[in-house]
Amino acid sequence: MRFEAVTIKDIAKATNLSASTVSRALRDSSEISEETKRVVLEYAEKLNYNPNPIAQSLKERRSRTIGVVVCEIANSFFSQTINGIESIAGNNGYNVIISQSRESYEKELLSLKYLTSRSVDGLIVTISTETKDTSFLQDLHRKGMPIVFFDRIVEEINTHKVIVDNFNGAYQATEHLIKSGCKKIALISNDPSLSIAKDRLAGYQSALLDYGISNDESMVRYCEQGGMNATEINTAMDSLLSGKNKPDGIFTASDKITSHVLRNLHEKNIKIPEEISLVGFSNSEVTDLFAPSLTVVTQPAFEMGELATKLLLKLIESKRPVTEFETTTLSTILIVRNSSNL
Amino acid sequence: MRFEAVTIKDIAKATNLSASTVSRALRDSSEISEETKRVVLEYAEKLNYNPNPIAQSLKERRSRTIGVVVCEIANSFFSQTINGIESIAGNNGYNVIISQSRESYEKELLSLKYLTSRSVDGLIVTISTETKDTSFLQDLHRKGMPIVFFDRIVEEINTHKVIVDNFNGAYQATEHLIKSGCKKIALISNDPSLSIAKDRLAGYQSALLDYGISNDESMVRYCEQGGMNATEINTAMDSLLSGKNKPDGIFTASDKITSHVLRNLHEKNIKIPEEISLVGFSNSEVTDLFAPSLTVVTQPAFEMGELATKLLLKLIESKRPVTEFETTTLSTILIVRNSSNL
DNA sequence: TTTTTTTACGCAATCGTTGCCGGTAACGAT
DNA sequence: ATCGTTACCGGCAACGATTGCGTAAAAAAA
Repeated sequence: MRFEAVTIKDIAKATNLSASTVSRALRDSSEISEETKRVVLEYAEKLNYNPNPIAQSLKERRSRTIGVVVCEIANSFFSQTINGIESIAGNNGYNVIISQSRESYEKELLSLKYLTSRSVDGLIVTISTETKDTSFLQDLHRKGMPIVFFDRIVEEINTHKVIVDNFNGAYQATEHLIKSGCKKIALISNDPSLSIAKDRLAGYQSALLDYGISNDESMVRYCEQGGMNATEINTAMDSLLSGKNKPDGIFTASDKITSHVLRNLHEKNIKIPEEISLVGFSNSEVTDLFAPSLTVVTQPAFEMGELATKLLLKLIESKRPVTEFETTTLSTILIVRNSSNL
Repeated sequence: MRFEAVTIKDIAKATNLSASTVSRALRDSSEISEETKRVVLEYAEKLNYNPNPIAQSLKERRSRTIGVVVCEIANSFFSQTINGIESIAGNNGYNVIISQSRESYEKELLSLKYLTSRSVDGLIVTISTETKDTSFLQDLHRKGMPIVFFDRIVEEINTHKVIVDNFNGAYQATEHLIKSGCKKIALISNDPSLSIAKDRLAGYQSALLDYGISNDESMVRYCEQGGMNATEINTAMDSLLSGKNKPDGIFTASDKITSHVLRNLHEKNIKIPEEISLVGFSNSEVTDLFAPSLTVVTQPAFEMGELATKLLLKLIESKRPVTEFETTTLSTILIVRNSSNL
């Protein structure tokens, strides 16, 4: 079954005009008499005419569509970002196609190929945990595809980027744990190849240093799959808690990791924050309901989406190739609750 | 800046063949010699040729794109459904465009107009709380647009539908509250015009009836905005708890409502389940971490998305107009945790 | 050798829209 | 009467891919 739409030719036939005249009348060209415009618009209204965007895209060589590649829609941080992206895109007559990598390099590559073959005008991307090879993105960028990165950026590609101050976010979280009395603070993070993981590690280490706590490598765990499966995190937790240097505070560097760690602590019947304090990055809207309510580092996800889209549209609509790029850094917010407050 | 892609003409020029021959060679037509095919494919590979889907869409009068309208991506139930939709669509070479109504009729209408003007081949829709007038959808359906509804269906439109057994889900939840010892069970639900709200109300009432508990209208509250703002729910809770007939159990009929109600109970320092038991519909993946861990009614969201998409593709790819439609009903799952287990 | 068939390709039209060029009628200016 | 201007509109081509039809050359059949 097919859905047949009204075309410009239908109006042309109905009004005894040529297609070009109808087209111009609809676009309110000055070359068309008011009377003709009136007639055309009347018919267009009556037949419920809508210009075929596919034909327009072909003609104008642009699709008014932007592609978004995130790791997982079901993650609050990303869904909030997408809300921001859609709001700006929608206001500017742009369409959004969302794609998820589910933290797989292969799926990410497929998504990117799909989106570019669908003739998107530009891309907003955050890379997967698995992604080590960014040559495909580099190729796209070199060929002139407008790209804006957010969250997990690709350092070697010079384009607009939107991130939060991950260093400071991690610093504040760690500092808060220290000030709450923790002496042995563990970090559970994403794969260290990710930009955000590096920055958060650095912030964590810097806070320890500033407060005279020795930087013990054995207190750090990396989750290569970004916490997509619980096993990985449970293994990390087991090894962390079985050592002689059992932590009294844990800083988790992502949404998924945070909730898995909390679950693991529950299973082990470890009291929070009495035995172990917990602070984590999370944009979930229900962390205040957790047992105990979670101290979190939150990112302004919606704003990040808005900003990334504005930057992308600037790239897309620029007449000449852009060579000056900016990296915008927003602030994280530390919300102190009961998982850390002794 | 524009991203220039390789076209069939580029290959034609490079190989000294005509565009038609190249096209046929790429589609492995029997009218083309093996030798020519080899040469063409070689060039296509070398130039990294990808057919322009926009041109194909124009020619074939189909976009291989399906439109999805949900209330809110950030809602776990919907994001899980979308995952199901994308998985089936992707496997069949279809693209997915996601749109959110944010529970607003106006935004829903805009989304629908946008999607149809973007020439989607079909729609997967769950309507907003606000939607009373479905004439636009009815028009689309009458004109031959393939539509599949899920979750919040439109009864008066005869097409494929995918839902859960909301009656039974609500019945089981209410029954569970009764068996946990609750005598005065309140229901906080969405706008009663929604199909799901009606069914859940009926299930709730039926359970009360079966267990000889009187059906007190004053124990039911409807949230017209679907819990998009907390105020609405807090008002409902205030009025519910200030009455002389204070409930000892609450059944909440949606994700958003469930978490808002829990938050409200916390604010009021009401002990759960000692003072009030709580059971709610929710597909959040972290309700086990809540304080207390939540007893929930969960929907097989991913499967619903898969199923809806399969049905939609059947509609789209059917040669003749389809007149026989099915409504598939999946089962909900009751997960008993500490918010109800005395 | 002549006729027929087959092979392998090109031409042109098409999808819906729009930019460009060109044409015609009306009207005033010369 | 002739020319130039203006207002208004139509025809053609093009965006990229696909396809029916036509046809030259090669192969097969006569």
